[in-house]
Amino acid sequence: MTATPAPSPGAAAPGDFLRLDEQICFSLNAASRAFGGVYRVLLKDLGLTYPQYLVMLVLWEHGELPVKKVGEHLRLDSGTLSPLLKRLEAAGLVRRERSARDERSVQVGLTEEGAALRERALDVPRRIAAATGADLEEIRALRARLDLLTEALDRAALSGPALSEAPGCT
Amino acid sequence: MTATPAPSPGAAAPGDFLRLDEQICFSLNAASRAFGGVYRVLLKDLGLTYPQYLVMLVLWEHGELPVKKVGEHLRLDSGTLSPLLKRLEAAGLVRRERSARDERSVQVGLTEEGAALRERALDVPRRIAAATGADLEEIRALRARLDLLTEALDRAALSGPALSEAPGCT
DNA sequence: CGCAATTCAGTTGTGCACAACTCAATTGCT
DNA sequence: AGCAATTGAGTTGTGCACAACTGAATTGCG
Repeated sequence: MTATPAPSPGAAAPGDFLRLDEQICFSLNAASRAFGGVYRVLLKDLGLTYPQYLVMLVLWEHGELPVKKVGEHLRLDSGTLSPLLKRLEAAGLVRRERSARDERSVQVGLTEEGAALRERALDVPRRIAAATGADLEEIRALRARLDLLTEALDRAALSGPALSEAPGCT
Repeated sequence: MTATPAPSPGAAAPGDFLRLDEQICFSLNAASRAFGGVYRVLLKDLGLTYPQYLVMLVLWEHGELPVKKVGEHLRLDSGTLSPLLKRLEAAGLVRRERSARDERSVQVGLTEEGAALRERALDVPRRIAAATGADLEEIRALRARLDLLTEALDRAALSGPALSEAPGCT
């Protein structure tokens, strides 16, 4: 008995909790990575990674934006965006320049090439939808649930020093 | 007019597709990262990251396993697991040794300390469930949907050279 | 005005995900 | 037995996520 693999078959309840735990978080993670795989294939032609594609979506929709705003749309901070944007700039898809009005801020905009890339991305969503095998209504419902979940988790993380403390916060 | 931010307000349909695209994949991604944030807080005490926690869950449940099997449970390959397991070994939580039966295979097992850590992880699931603010039934339903989605995406990725080609594959 | 607090982008360091590869052990086929 | 194909773990290189930090610009308050 070097490391007691099965602690005790009688202790069903706590064991079940640790299995149940895999429920959402793991399924979510797996689904997210499965999407990543499909996007990787589809976006290879465009020379984009999935996070880069998200940035391009934001820019196609909103035009020129400060880095801060891009981050708000995507829930990403400058630690992630700065190098990512630098790569997009190196690829010739985006342009970055310090705002004249506020020298702290950097405006991110599309180059001609970046704007043109939109045309080639137009049928990505349809192909993704096809890969999911789900109809639009189901997708909508799932998305609504996930957004609620994210909101709840963010709230818990903020008021959440209590999270790592006593569970008695009714 | 350096890069035409808003292509044309009249072109509603294609624009909507590119926005709709954000639907699941982005929500999924955001939810996954939101979970990550909550887990990060909860697991800090245990000295584990979330992926490390997943590995420990597998080992707590199944005892000693070859690296391959751990990867199958978690959908991770050796490129991810090898360094992760090395860190868990350095932390004194797991043990790795070449199988005598098959010298290619490496058995991963718990140390005393790793097995003992289970006790301290027992209330992580409850705290996570509390942070989601969802009841168990809702969680179950969501998980089922996500697993179906993952399955569909994996299938698409496999038969999916067609994915990046003509959409006429009925 | 003058200075402390805040804001914004960027850097550094750690860890994960994944593709592409190496290398040894094993299996299967003849 | 002999050898090609496969399998399993590991390494390398790229890119993302995030914490912690730096440094410059701006804001706000007395």
